[in-house]
Amino acid sequence: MPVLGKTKKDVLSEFRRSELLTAARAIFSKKGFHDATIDEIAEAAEVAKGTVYLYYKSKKDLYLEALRFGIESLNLELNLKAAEPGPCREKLRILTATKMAFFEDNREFFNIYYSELGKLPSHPAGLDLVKDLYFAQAKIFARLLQDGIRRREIRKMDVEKTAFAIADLTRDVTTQRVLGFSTTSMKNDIDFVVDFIWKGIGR
Amino acid sequence: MPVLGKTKKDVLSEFRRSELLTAARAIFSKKGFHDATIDEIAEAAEVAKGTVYLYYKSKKDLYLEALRFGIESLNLELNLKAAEPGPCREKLRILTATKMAFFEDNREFFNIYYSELGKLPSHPAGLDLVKDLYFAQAKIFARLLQDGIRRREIRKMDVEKTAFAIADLTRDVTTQRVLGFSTTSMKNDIDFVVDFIWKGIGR
Amino acid sequence: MPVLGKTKKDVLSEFRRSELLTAARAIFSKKGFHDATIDEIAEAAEVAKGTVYLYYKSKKDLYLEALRFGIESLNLELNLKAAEPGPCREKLRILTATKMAFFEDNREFFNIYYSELGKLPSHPAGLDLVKDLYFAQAKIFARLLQDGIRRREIRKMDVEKTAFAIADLTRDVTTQRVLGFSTTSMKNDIDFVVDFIWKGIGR
Amino acid sequence: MPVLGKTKKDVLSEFRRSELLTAARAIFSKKGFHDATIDEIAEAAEVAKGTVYLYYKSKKDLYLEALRFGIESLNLELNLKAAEPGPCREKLRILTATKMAFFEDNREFFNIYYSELGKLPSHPAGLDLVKDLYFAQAKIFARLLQDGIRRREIRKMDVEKTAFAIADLTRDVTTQRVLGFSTTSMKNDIDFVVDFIWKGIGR
DNA sequence: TATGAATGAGGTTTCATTCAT
DNA sequence: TATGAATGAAACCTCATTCAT
Repeated sequence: MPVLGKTKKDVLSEFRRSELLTAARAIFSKKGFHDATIDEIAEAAEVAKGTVYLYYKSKKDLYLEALRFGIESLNLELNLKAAEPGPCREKLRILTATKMAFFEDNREFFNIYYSELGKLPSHPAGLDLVKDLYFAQAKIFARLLQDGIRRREIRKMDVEKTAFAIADLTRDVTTQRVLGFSTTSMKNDIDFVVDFIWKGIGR
Repeated sequence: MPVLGKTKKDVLSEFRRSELLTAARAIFSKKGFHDATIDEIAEAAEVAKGTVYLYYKSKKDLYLEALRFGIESLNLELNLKAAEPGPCREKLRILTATKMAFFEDNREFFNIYYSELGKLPSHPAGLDLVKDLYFAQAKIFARLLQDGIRRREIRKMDVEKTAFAIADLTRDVTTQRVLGFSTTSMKNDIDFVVDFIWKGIGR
Repeated sequence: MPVLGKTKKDVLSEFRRSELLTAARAIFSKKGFHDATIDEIAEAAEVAKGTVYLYYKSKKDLYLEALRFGIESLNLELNLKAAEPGPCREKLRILTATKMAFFEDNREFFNIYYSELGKLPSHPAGLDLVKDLYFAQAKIFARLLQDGIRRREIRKMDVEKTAFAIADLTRDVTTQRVLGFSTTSMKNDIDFVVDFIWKGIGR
Repeated sequence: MPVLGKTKKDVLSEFRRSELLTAARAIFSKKGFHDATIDEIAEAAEVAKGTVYLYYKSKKDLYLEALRFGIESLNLELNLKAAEPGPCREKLRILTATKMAFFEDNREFFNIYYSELGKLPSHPAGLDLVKDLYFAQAKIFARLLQDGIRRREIRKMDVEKTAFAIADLTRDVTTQRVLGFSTTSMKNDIDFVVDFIWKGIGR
């Protein structure tokens, strides 16, 4: 009866996990880790409280899973785009656009993501997950820069530091959008960031 | 008895408030809002738990006060430096250096500060405080940019957006320092940021 | 289809019940009633959790059944030995040896058995089962004593009280064995108990 | 203001601990460790739930403390009696009477005490407390026996094993009393036990 | 003003039991 | 009959806040 390696059970299980992840992301993003309750998440996922624990072994586990899922989705998309050929400035623009579009589509996730990054410096061991994925993302930008330098499209610089800076700049613009501060179109915002990164502010 | 507008009582009261704020900042930044306990803070401030409530009406109140106190100190310093004359690039350098030095001296505060900024987009009403102070800081940079453009040291650009971008870039480098990722001197890091802001990455 | 009064179904059913009882005894005696979980027991019996409830209507039911099964086995053995002829002291020795051997072979059961007896005084209604079986065992010893008195091998005494005392003395020695306190052979321990019962401590 | 080394606070604190211990003993003895709830105990002690945790760091802690307190009281009494001079049989009688009277006065404690001893063989590490106090009690009897042997009032025998046996025999009679099985006077029961211990059952 | 004992609401987690397949 | 996913009640413990001293 199992076809294509997936039984009906597998499908249901996957469905539940996905429902839970979605619910968790929504609640966590609205309330933060501590103020979110398992009860709420269960209700949002339309299951009983105990069911949550059939799929995730603790509240923290669920949280980290939601986080990981989001970051990995993002990094995956970025990696795909980064692999395509093209001039450096264009690829930078594409990556930035991808990241911003991702947050536009997953606005709730944006909250969790950057909130967690903000806590990174003070985090107890065990949350290396965030660190790892953050670094993974920086590496994507780092490779782009390396490439650009080799092709002499980009000036020589500290690739690592710059990569982090670029990765983070997305947050600023997105934050402004989320806060309703930036009223222009997204294209405008992207143009601004890429311009800023490329030319700096000097004359 | 009241001399110079300050009675002995006022002095003691101010002393207590300051002790509490210092203790609160230390504990909050080490553990985060939720995992910090009033007990710990009281102990660190060397008063009894009940005393805390004579000066701050709730845990959240104490937290926000500690946050405000820190941001205002920083903004005050930045405003002082920004008021001095000098070429634009030099002033940018000075402001960046000031901010980084401030976080170097108040590393604990760095954690609270950026963690709170990270949560900004999702915050419930009532935390406009953070928003306000964040904007106040951006304004400092914005004025600098405005000035530079008028004096034709800086190219034309969206002043507001750029101000936020610059304000945030400090975080990246500081984060890398705190995470032990950046091993170079602070001067080096400052040079990097200012260079990045000024010249961008293009050739 | 039913042959000899037992259908295939009956056989399977009996087999399941016995498997479950064995598993239950093992788990309950290792962890006690509360810390044992139906999940564990089901796993040990190699059936699914739901199956347990096809044979026993609740955890407590399963527990009591396991207990009853054990005590009845013991009492049955004791009754068999008690029925054989022989001098009183010799029979006392045999019964003691039988009981100790039984616990040596079912060390797990020893834990449940005496733990339950220990709780006897405070037990809520419904656990008369234990009481009944405990009394049944005392009666075996009581008959032995009665007999001994009639045959003038034993002095006159309160038969009932003595029966309980003798029944319980097995626990002491077994406990010492289980705790690794008694290092001598089992024969030695049996000799000790019988001697103690027979002669007392006086000169 | 502190007089005799005890402040008003100390007195209150001691009072609370004692109230809690009494309540705990009552509830634990009625329901056993697992089925007793902190809520009930708090209610019985007429304090709020949280208050319990000001004095005992966990449910288990409270339980063990109640247990320890009881056993130590008993052992203390036994030691006092054991120290007095007198013929061996008489002292044995006194010790037995003391123990039975103690349980008659603290019937609730009897339940906890023997229930815990019953679980001894299977207990996880950490409950050495019970073991230790149990051994301490056996030692009291062991000394008595040793003494009796030296004074030739008692026949030679394995002192250790006998001590445990004697210590446990109290349980049997008390259990019968508690179960309403023994209807005679306590003096009668004591006579029985001492007689049994001294003379055994043989002629 | 200062204290710290007392309070009790609230949340995570476990697990016996049910029930649709 | 057998399964095991789903349920939801129940309990421990924490800790912000209050209040009598």
